[in-house]
Amino acid sequence: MTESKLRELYEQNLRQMDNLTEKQQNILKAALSLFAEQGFDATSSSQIAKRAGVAVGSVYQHFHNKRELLMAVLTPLTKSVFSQAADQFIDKTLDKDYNSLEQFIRALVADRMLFISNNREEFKIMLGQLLSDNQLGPELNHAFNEQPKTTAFPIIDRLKKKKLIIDYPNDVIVQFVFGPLVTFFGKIILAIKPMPIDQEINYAVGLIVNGLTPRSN
Amino acid sequence: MTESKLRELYEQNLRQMDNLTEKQQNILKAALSLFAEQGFDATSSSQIAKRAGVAVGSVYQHFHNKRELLMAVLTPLTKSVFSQAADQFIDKTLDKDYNSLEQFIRALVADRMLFISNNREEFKIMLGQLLSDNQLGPELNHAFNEQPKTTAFPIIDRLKKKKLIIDYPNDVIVQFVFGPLVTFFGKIILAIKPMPIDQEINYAVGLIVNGLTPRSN
Amino acid sequence: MTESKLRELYEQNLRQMDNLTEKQQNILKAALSLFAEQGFDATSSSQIAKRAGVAVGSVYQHFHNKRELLMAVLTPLTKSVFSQAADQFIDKTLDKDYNSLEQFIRALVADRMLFISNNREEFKIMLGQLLSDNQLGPELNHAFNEQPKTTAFPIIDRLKKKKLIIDYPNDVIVQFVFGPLVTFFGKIILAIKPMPIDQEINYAVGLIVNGLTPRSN
Amino acid sequence: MTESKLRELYEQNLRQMDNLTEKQQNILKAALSLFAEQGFDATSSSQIAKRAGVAVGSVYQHFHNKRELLMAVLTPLTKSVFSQAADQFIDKTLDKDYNSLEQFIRALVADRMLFISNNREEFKIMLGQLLSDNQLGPELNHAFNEQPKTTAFPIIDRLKKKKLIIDYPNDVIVQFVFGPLVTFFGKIILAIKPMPIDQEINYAVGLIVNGLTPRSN
DNA sequence: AATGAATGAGCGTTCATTCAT
DNA sequence: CATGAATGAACGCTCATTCAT
Repeated sequence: MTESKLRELYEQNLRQMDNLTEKQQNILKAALSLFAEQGFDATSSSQIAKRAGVAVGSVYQHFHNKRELLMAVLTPLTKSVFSQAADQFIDKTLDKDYNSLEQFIRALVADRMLFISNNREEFKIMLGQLLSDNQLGPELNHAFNEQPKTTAFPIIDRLKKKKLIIDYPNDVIVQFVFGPLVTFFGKIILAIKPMPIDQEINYAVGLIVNGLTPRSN
Repeated sequence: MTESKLRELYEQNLRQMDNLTEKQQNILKAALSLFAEQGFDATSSSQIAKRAGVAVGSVYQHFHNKRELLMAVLTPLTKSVFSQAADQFIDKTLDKDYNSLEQFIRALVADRMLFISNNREEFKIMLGQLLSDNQLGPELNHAFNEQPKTTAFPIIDRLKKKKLIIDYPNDVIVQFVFGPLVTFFGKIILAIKPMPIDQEINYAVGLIVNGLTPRSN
Repeated sequence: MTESKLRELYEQNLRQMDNLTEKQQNILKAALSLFAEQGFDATSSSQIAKRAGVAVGSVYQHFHNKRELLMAVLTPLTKSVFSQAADQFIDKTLDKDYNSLEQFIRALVADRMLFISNNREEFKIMLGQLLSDNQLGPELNHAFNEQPKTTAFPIIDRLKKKKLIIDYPNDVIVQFVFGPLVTFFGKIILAIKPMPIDQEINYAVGLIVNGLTPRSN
Repeated sequence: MTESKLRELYEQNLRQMDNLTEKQQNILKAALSLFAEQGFDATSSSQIAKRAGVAVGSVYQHFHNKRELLMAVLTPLTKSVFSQAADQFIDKTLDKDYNSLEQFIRALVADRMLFISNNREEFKIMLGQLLSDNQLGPELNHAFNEQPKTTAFPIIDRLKKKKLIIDYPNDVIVQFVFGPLVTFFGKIILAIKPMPIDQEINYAVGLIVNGLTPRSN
């Protein structure tokens, strides 16, 4: 699946979203929960139909095959990760003139950790696809590479000028900040009961900030 | 699948390993690569047979069903993760009387990052199963919880006594150290070209150590 | 398979019978003839599909596995043998006040011999299953033991009181009457051309009646 | 399979029987019991090998395929039924100058009922084959038709001359005598516990004799 | 003679997808 | 639009049979 295809799909899906009948919405919900519970491959069309309370044929009325249904399920997520979220984030953080590293990290970590927590099912599905779909990886790769350049990098650069952040390459810093987030998600996958999310955030922020703060000597 | 079952499987597989004919070895290799490329469910028996250069029936001669084959593929990994690795690690680190935090972190990060790098295919497969097999999670969970208590926790405690490490809960510290390792694995999954592994290690160690080192004031 | 399961199956099949599409009816017919010709195990799903003129998948649309199809095929028989037949028989014979042994035997033999003749294919299938399915035997055993007690035994008792029948145990008498019926079925299995059925009945009735009639001295 | 083929097989098997190693004998025994328990189709070569305590390949050393093994198992039976038994019977009964019907019937029924009881496993297997193998029926049919003509018919004719037996066609009489025998075998198949064999014989003989004895008036 | 790994056709069954109603 | 019976390719797996050792 090329990027253009994804965008096409996304946009056609977006258009559909508005027209979606109640039955279609139910199909989407049923698919989401089943894909998350059992994986995409292990979920059959008839299972989706049953949980949605419709006939099998109805599943194929709007979503012309199972893969298209998967994309429709994933679309709001990719949208959130790569555009909406970014935009929101720029509004929230770039506009404010962050003077302290902690303010910046806390805002970012809190935002993303809640995002992960709220969209855990979609993330699980997406990760599952990532592992088996060899074309999905490079595409997200691109997004992961490009997005921070326009959002996080400028902030980091400003913090660097003020000597408020350690002088490591920007991508290394971003990657480091992502560590606790990814670990948090890992706990969800492993069904490890996380601490209350506030605590998770506090500990993560404390350690990241300490890690990124330059030593005086 | 209970833990005892897993151990049974592992031991019977180990016994088989020795008796394995060349064709059976090929089947194991073929299964490993195909599971990693496409996922377990998406890989058919006939595909495995074809890549191994054998007949379908031969796949089932020693591995009585596909799941047993999966276990045979994953066995060396689980072994390494949960026993061998732990044992080695205790030898390597506990015996030496680590005086500096960096020595400890570097030893651990280098060891585990190489381990991840060397077993990336098996890890991808295991993660894939984790997402769809609801019984695998809790089992590994247990291992993840218990193992550090006997290996890493004593070292952390000693470092705490010497004020060489920040006074956070032990499990939070362990989780934080795992962050860059998990992120590193994430890059592999996303097919993001990592830096040379030495650099990955150096940056990770630098940031983790800085994050865990107490501030004087 | 417990009796309740059989009854469940029977009732759910009965419900299906009405809903059965023409293709499904063809599947039932094809299965019946193939099971009778070749036995249950030796008949493949694809063979059934081919003879029914449908796709393999259609065989499994209503009958969820081959065994359920077998039961659907046998159901009309078990129904007739163990309920309908019994009921009819009670109506036909118990109500009439049989005064002569011959009347009773002739009614019974004629009825059952026609029944065997009309359902020879189903009987062959059932016998085949009886030989390989160790759970079917005891179940029918029960039915064979219980049914006569409520239908034939009272009549025999009355005939005994009137000294119209030999004073042997009731079950021995029933078993003796069944002899020619079973032999008749044996001829069908061996593809031995039977005589015209009227003759078969006349001879059997003559010999059975003579066998059961008490000698004066 | 033509009759000549059966005879060929039988004779070649007979020759083999003498050369049979202990392992081969075990294979024969294992096959017999398994075929009787589960049916021919449901019994796999490896199952036979396991029960016989040999390797799969050994099963095919003497018996070149499963069907040949079946024949080897069935041969002693067909032999007994159609030649040995007949010969023995002629010796036992024809030579004696039966004056009473009961003597004749008792000898015959006792002999055959014990024969059935002793060879119940082989009979079950043979019946199973009879139901699925459309070529076996006519062959046995022939044997069933021809054998009595040379053994039982002359005796019956002599009894008729002495007015000791009812004047029904010979084949009807034979068929009637077989009734209780077949019913007895039916009980074995249905796993219905029979009475002590002496009782079974006594009741059967009593009823058959009564059935075949002419009434004075 | 005995072994058991290897073979591949064939089995029962599933399921994404289509289409007449 | 919705339905669900029909389709047939594909799957996991079995097993009679072969053959190198």
